[in-house]
Amino acid sequence: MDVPEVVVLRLPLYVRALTQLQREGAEVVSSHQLGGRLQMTPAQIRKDLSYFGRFGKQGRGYNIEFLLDELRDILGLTREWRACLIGVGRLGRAIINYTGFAPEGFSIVAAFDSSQRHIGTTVGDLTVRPMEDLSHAISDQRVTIGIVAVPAVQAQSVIDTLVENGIHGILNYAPVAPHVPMGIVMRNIDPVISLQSMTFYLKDA
Amino acid sequence: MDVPEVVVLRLPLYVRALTQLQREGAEVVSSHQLGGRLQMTPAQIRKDLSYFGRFGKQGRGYNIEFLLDELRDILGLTREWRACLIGVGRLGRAIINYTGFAPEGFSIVAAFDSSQRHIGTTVGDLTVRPMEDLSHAISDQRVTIGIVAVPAVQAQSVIDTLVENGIHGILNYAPVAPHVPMGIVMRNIDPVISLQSMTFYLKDA
DNA sequence: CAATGTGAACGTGTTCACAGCA
DNA sequence: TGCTGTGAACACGTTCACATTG
Repeated sequence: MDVPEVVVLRLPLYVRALTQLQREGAEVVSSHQLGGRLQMTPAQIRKDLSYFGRFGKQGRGYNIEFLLDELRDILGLTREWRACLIGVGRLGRAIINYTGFAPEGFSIVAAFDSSQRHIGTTVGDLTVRPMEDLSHAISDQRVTIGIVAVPAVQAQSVIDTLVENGIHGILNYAPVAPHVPMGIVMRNIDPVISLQSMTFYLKDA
Repeated sequence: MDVPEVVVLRLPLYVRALTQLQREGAEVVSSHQLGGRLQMTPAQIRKDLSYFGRFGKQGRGYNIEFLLDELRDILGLTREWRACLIGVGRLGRAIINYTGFAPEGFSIVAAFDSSQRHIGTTVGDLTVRPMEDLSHAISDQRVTIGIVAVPAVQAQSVIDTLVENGIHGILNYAPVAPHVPMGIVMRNIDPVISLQSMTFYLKDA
């Protein structure tokens, strides 16, 4: 069973929309209604879901609670995910203080920096540790995700270090397109790149 | 001449890689070399560029300075882009203080919030203004991009307001999939969604 | 001779349309 | 009757392969 990557990228959007519908008190939703919310075609939603199973009932639609449970299970969202953060400059501190991760089951359990200026300081409720501690922290605290918030020049070497220490998932905020071995899952958060592709469409409007 | 959107999304990556090559002193690059940097096939790079013109020389490759100028022009990066920010909570303040925008020609020239608690306070070098000022600020300060950093529940209505006031490009940090009319260019920055699609691949590794 | 530019071939993702079921 | 699930048709994006050119 091989699922297209684009489909996986859309599943979290379904989770979010279904969660909202649930909060609004809905119990059942059709692919047409869900498509309306997400500006997608009903066929695409049905096809996406069909890669994983048959979750709906003909004539009725999808039971929201059931579908949510299934999708959370498929995405691996039923467990807690522990991440470490590298780089506690302005950006890194903002990430630690971001309140959006915890409610979704993502927690930052360790923070690292290479600069003596930051090591030993407190950010949020974390004490910043030296890079040398990374290896032990990853195994001791069962960290599985690395969040990279260092300057562009350091990003590749930090990512190499994470990978050497067994990290398979990397959320990269540095403005670079890093090189990683196959099997490592990387997501880039890069507002400048987003803006630079936006201006193409704005430039003569 | 119709350019696929995926191609436009890749152009900023070319700009960034070429800029780095230039800093390293290179003057010419082949599609093969550039592909190595970006983990892309040479054919894709050549095809992408061919949508916009013939920038290379057979047997030599691409002149970096020339190609950079062309790409910057294509993307509309030769001018300054002025943005306004809505929402000066923790996230909004971090965005205003982010130093990555200015060097790329994006400046935040006005900040708004609906809460009396924030209005009149200073963030970076901006004084936070009430939402009522939005309309005038957009025309007076020639703002063309809106950056949304409000809580999820307010995001749709803020975006509606931006669109009503002539904004065509929106960088949305709120964790929602907003509904916008055709012709509005939206980019979502959403680390939670990124993590939630990552865990699919991590969950049994 | 090396590397571009590009139609043609291929593969992947989306949409259609309808059989099947509640 | 209403809506799902899904093969088949289609559209879109990527890769190939080679003619072309400095």
